[in-house]
Amino acid sequence: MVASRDDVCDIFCFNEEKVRRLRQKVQDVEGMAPLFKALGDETRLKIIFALTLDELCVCDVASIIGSSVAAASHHLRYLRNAGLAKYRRQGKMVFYSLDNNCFSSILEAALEHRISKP
Amino acid sequence: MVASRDDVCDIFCFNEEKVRRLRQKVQDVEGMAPLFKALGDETRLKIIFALTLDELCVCDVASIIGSSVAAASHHLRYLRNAGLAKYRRQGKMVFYSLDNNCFSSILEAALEHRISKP
DNA sequence: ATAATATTCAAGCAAGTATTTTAATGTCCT
DNA sequence: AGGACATTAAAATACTTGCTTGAATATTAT
Repeated sequence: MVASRDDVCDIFCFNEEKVRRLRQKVQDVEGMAPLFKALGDETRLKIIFALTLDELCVCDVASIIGSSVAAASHHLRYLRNAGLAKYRRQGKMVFYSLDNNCFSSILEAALEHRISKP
Repeated sequence: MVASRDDVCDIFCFNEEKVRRLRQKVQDVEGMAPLFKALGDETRLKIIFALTLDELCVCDVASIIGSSVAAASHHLRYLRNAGLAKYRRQGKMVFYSLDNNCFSSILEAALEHRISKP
């Protein structure tokens, strides 16, 4: 069971006004975690980044990230199930593309703040 | 062992030019996954979002996300170790704030594309 | 000192996840 | 039809992670 706000730090530990306001505000990001979780794996991050630039078949993806085809397929299905990617069949091959245009701007924002890293 | 590009799809499966170009380009996002992984958990996402708005003590955070204090501390240490948050001690309390200004713009970008969700 | 409070640490559990291997689809070509 | 090829599915393994519990640390007040 989770310790509730009434059991711990009863009196003056937290700033009541601040907490009340933020507890409300924080709901704005509810349900957004899966999107970031998709980006939170190095392999998948690369796949997504590549897909923001071009439509790709499974084999392309495997080749780009240097993984097995099965692993690439696995990740692509993950993205598909999460509603983040869509696919289109053309003959033997299946082409994937992103189903959510937010990735471009998110990655752009992240890349801009990257200057100070190394 | 990973199937290399020479073992699978030897000939015409993938688009060689495309793959070569993207394999290069994809390195731009190398090392960025931990940042998104931090955002990839609902609880931590809320904590980070709250911290973009205000400096908070551990107890505040626990109260905002409705978790135990230990869990909040756990997540805050995680962020600290990842170089994403910093802290300052004031008496008995420890105040956390973000050490990386990219979160505001990333979350802003994500929130903008949120209209089409439900 | 001692007590009280805020935070942290360490061990451990339960659930989730990335990857490999092997087998199964589905599609094109002859 | 049958073979070749691109992709997917399923099972197995190894690893990661979020959280809880209970003890430990650090600071303040008495």
